Order: sequence, then structure tokens, then C-alpha cells
Amino acid sequence: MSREPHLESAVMEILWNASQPLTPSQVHAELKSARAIAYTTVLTAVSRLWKKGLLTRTRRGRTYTYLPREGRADSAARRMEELLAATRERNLTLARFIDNLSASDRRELRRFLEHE
Amino acid sequence: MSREPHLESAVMEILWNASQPLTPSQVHAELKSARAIAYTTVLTAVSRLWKKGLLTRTRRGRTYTYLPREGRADSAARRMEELLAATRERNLTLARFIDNLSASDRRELRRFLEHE
DNA sequence: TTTAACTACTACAATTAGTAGTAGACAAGC
DNA sequence: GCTTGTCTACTACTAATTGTAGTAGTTAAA
Repeated sequence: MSREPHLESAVMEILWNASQPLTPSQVHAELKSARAIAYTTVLTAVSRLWKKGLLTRTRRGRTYTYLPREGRADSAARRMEELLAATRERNLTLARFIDNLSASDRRELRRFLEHE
Repeated sequence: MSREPHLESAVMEILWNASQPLTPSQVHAELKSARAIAYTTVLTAVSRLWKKGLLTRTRRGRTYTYLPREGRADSAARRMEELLAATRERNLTLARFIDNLSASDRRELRRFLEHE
């Protein structure tokens, strides 16, 4: 059996794109349009993400609905901060990061930093 | 056997801190002061990091010396950019990232963005 | 009441990474 | 030249993670 990578990421993306908590079978329906995958596989992935604390769940009827604990942007921003914190060359890393951004990204950054 | 996590990160740190390329036995000597570990374990870790393209090596005598392909700050900055690129909410993620920085970090950022 | 759909639990397999042993090569001392 | 100790490349094992799905049980509908 070949292993398609990043199932967990795909699940998170679907839940982030949804405007409401989804059941495993709703996640499965979304995934099925992109790749052949068993419902139980999706159920396992969702369940593991919940055990890891990345999703919250609430019972609805006889199943659960799942929701990301963090928004997509918050999650990414937090992981960026973790990387930054681990370098022990904080200012240099920030400088390199800024250098590699596009001009329009830098414009955006200046806007964020001005009004505060 | 209990598994101490992040051996590969520890190796990268040692190589980043060194001012010159190191042999596996030099890396081992550094690590041994922090934890009990066999030389061959370190050799395997270094060799895998090389196979993954994170280290370069040059033969010196009958062994190799290893050097990180990227500097610590460059590596961290590039991985931050990868996270940012994956979000598909680029501006929002940047905004959240900035929000969570300290005041002194933001001062530093403004300095970087001004002179260019 | 039977049957079809849905889900929780369990199991298996592939990959990654931490751990180390073994054997071979080389240098130094006898 | 032989022995012995050190060093390293190769190989192997194991634990954890994660992609994959089956089985059995439950519920609801025909």
C-alpha cells in the first residue's frame, strides 16, 4: 500500500475552510473528491488530531463534530514564533526573514507596525 | 531503551556553534558532556543529516568533516517563510505573528524596514 | 424485523529517528 | 612484520508517528 503524505494537514485544511464544526463523514466527503480514501482512515486521522489537542469536539447526536482549536493564521504564526525562539540568534533570524520577503509583504509589515 | 529526543537538533546546534567543520568524533566529544551516548550513534545522526542535504562534508585524512549547509539564522528564517507560504492567509498570519512579538522585537523590525 | 449506513475500536504497515554493535582499516609500539 | 588499540563505515534493531483499512456494534429506515 502506497502512503499518501500529509493526510493530517489535509484534514486541518478542510476544517479550517469550513465555516462550522464538521463530522468525520463530512470531512471524508471533502477528501474523497481529491483522493481515494476509506472513511475509517479519515476517522482515525481526526481522532488522532483530537488526542493531540489540535481539534476540539462536541457530541452531536451519536457522533462528534470537530473544530480546530486554533485558526489557521494563529497556528502558523505560533509555529513561526517557536522557530524564532529556538534559534538563539533572534535578531539575525528576524533580519533574514524580512530580507527574503517580497516588497509587498514588507509594505504590509510597515502598515502593521505603524498604527499601534 | 529510552529515546532521548532531538539528537539531530543537538548535532546541528554543535555544528552551528563551531567556528569550523567538525569530525564526527569532535561532535561526539561535545555531546558526551551533556548525555551518555555512543560514538556510533552520533556518526549515524551526522550521516543522516548529510544524506538529507542539511550538512556538507569534505574528506580530511581518513574521515570527513561536516559543516551545516545553511547558517542557523538562514535555516530558521527559511522555515518560517515555508510556514507562512503554506497558510494561504499570508497577510493575516503576518499580522498575528507581529502581534505576538515583544515591543523590542517590533522596534527591531521597524529598524530593519526603515533603511532600505 | 431486517438491512443499510455509520462509527468506535483495533490492527497493520511504512517511515523516521534514536540507539548501538561489528568488522575492517590504519597507525603506533614492540 | 606482528600485535594492539583507536577510529569509522556499514548494518541492524527498536520506538514512535502516521497513513491505511477491517470488524463489529449500533441506530435508523424500509
